[in-house]
Amino acid sequence: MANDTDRRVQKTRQLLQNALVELIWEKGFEPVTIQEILDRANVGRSTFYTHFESKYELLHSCFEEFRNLFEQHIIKLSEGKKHPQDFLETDFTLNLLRFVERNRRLFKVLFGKEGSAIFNQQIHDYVLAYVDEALKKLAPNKNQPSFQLEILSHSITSAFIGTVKWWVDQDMPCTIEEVDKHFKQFIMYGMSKVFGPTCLD
Amino acid sequence: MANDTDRRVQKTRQLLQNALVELIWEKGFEPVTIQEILDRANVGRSTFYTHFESKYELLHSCFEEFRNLFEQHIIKLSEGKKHPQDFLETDFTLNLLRFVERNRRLFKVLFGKEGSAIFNQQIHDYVLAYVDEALKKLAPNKNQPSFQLEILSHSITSAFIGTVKWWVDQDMPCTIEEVDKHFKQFIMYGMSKVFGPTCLD
DNA sequence: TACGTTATTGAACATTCTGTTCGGATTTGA
DNA sequence: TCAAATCCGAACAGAATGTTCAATAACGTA
Repeated sequence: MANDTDRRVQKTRQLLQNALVELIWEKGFEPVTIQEILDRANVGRSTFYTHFESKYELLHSCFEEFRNLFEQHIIKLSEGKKHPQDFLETDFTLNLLRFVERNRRLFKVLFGKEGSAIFNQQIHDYVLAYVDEALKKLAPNKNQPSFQLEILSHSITSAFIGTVKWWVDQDMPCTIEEVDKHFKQFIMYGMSKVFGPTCLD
Repeated sequence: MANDTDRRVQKTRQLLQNALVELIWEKGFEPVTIQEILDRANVGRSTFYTHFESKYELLHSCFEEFRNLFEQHIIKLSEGKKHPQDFLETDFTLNLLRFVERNRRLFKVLFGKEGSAIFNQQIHDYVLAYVDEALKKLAPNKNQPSFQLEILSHSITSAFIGTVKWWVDQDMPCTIEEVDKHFKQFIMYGMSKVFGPTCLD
């Protein structure tokens, strides 16, 4: 009863998460069976069900873990810059790319065709939230119809994730900086159409 | 033995496909059970397994059906225009949007978070193939690094699908023409960077 | 209409995975 | 060393999968 949650509990959860990640790497998410996770992690059946309701919940807990890692990563990289201002000025894309590069194995699995739709949804929501916020700061004027802005944010988000997927899937055929540069080139015009030419270089 | 495949066979396959689509609509793909499909379609267990190996194969057969429908749709809409020349000149995006509008129910299900990753992959590949071909026609010059072109095609493809997803998910908050117009605006600059300013209006 | 071919049916079965329960073993901190 | 929390794993019921096979139904043809 030392900590909020016992260290033992944390360790067990870790074992299960790691086992799941390994198994997803080997055969994709859906085919993975709870029994396999148990065997791999050396964790008892009933223990699993005290912590998680299903393998889906276990997967979600991995995302949590992952999101925390990413945010720590971001904090570490951008310490000093307290208030990142918009999508283009900050290193959001670069940082995400660096994070993906570090965890390339996992991303390759989760992004791939055997990967889970849940993961894609999570990543999409996460990036979209960021893009949305960045665009809102850039667009105080409300001349455009609201859906124009929505099309823009969804296009940018999807284009970015699509690019990252391609990059991971092709085993990173170019540098992070090149991906970043070409992607930003690509989205510039769309932004200038909405925000005026001031955001073009 | 009248036709290549018996009419009975076709009918049975149809029944199963329709049942699956209904069930996906009601609860998403993964939770659907083969027994449910059987009950819904009034088809015997062994009959199912003579036609399909699993529910995944049945799903794939639906895509086939779907692809054919779409291609007939395209042909019908663009008859007369024999050789569509590039992504912007043809009505590819408009036609796809019209097709999605007609089949909005199904698309909403298959695109959604309960939708199948397989479907997303299929659509992505299909659109990517089109975009790739269109871009190659536009880019006979090889000055750019090849990955620049790849980033462009993947960005355009993902952005388009992302936009369509948003549009379907929001129950089509604007017209097809508006989606088309704003999306094309968005991708213009990226294309001009690669192909020169000639493709800007 | 009757016949032979082909497709479908559904019951029965072995197998696998799921999710729950519970008594006993193990770890932890005090 | 003790008590509380945690974990273990066997045992179980239930559900879904995938196969087999003998009986039935549908179809085209003569």
